Amino acid sequence: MKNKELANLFDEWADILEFKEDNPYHIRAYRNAARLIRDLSEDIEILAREGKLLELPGIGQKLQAKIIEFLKTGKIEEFEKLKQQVPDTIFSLLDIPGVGPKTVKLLYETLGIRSVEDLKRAIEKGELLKLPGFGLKKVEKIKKGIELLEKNGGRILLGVAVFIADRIINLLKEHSAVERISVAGSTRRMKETVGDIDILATGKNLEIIEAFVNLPNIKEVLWKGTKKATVIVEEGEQVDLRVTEPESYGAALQYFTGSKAHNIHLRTICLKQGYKLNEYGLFKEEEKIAGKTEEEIYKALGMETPPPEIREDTGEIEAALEHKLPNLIDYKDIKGDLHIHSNWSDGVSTIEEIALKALKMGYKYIAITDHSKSLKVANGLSEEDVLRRNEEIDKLNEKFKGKIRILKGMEVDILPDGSLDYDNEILSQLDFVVAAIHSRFTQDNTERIIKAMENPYVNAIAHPTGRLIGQREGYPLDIEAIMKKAAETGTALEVNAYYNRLDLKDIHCRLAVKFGVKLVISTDSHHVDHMWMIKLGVGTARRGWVRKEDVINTKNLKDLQKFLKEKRRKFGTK
DNA sequence: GCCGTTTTCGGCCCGACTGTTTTCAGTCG
Repeated sequence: MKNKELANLFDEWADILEFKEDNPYHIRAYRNAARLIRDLSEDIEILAREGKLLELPGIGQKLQAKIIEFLKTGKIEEFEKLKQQVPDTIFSLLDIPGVGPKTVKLLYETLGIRSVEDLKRAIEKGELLKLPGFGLKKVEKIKKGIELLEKNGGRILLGVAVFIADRIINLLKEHSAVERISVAGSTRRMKETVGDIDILATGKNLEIIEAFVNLPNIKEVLWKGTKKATVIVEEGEQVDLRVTEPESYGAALQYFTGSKAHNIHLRTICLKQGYKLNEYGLFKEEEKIAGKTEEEIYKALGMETPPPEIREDTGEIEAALEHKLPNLIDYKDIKGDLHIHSNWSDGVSTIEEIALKALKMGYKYIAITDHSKSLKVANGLSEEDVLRRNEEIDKLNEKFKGKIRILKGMEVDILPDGSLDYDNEILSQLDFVVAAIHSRFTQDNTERIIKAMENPYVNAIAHPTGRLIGQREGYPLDIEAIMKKAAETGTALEVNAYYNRLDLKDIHCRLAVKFGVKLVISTDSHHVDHMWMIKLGVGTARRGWVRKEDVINTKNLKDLQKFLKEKRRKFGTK
């Protein structure tokens, strides 16, 4: 799948055009194409082969030709030439918050700055201050921007952002000055990484801001005004709080939730209908039509309200206009977590502690899925261990009877040849088997996973692509072949909700729905304190337009067991 | 470079904030 590579190329193309001060609408066309291709759930190569490129919104004759050239030759001649006109390290400067293309151009042409390192040296020498439009504050801002960039590459993992946002909101919610408060931005959309954390509130402005900057866990206050404050929390991440008038709260929430692409598209709809939309409300002429809630605004436009997680301009606006939005899986629909490690393998918590936590979360069942014997580093269980552990589960099930059901599960390694780490005799004594790859991350693992899915006892594939966000690309995989096999064999694919995995990711979830594949959303918890992450998995699934009926752990226990047995029956085993 | 219920040419979302200016440019979301 070359989607990502091509998307990056078009983004770089846009960067270069921006630097050259080319026509801004050309630049936008490349940016749009990059975003479109990056968010595509289908393989661009397949779309090209089927002649469907022109059907993509924003792809015309010229971009089509460029895409085809890239897919054929691995490069685009015009782009190669363009690249030579600009020093290639220069675009790393654009990643610095507060530095845009105009600044990059100025820095390069006056001081010959080509990289972040160059810029740091120039700041040290005080050279920036001599430039037109540069003062002490601006230089200081750029300096801070560089620090921020070097700390985290500019992106925060969703799990970290949600954790921080929840902590802040839960504290502020209790404050008497706060009327309403919500997370906004890409955190609300549950994007797998976010730039900074945005929180929106309404109530008594000054009191809210004062309460915010004085919260515990705040390391530094960067900015404090009457409508907005920016802080750095102890984790080192930046959090923005905005306070708005109650009559504009919905409009502001809509506006600051984005995505940018969704908002741009939405405003063109507004224009067509004779409205104007901004963060204060929806207006006809000068008259305000809506703004208190998001629903009010979308309703006035004749639309359903798209859930935040799908506001990416990938079809949700059209669907909302036609009142055909899918009924997405809800955070409350999950009835159990089917991938949890206990202290029998490499987990920290006991099975009983896990069951108690699950009860507290309102679950009806859980599966304890310890590692299998080959995974020695994770204290994988021998066959005898499995049986002894199962006895403990039996006892606990007696104890928790009528409250929660503990399923005997295992996360079984898929060996290099695609066979499983236990024979079927052991597997048949388990209620839930999730198979996983933990070795050979560089080879193409399609065949290995397909072979595992052909085993009648394998109910699900854990973290199917093997990626770790920001650390490791997934192994090469023919994802569509995996989807087809999963649908055919009745094997679920996992949406692993652990915060640095989110695997399957959003666009793969959407593909799974298309292929009729069943999903299972699980946390891969190694401690009871990880189990909250289920909401990251549900958010990821929602981003992939997943409905309740697509996910097996929304079923009640009986129906889940029926589903699990169905595969064994299909293959003629007990 | 794309696109079409006003258009195959001439549009293309919108406003705030900051820092540096004294009327505005650049960046951001």
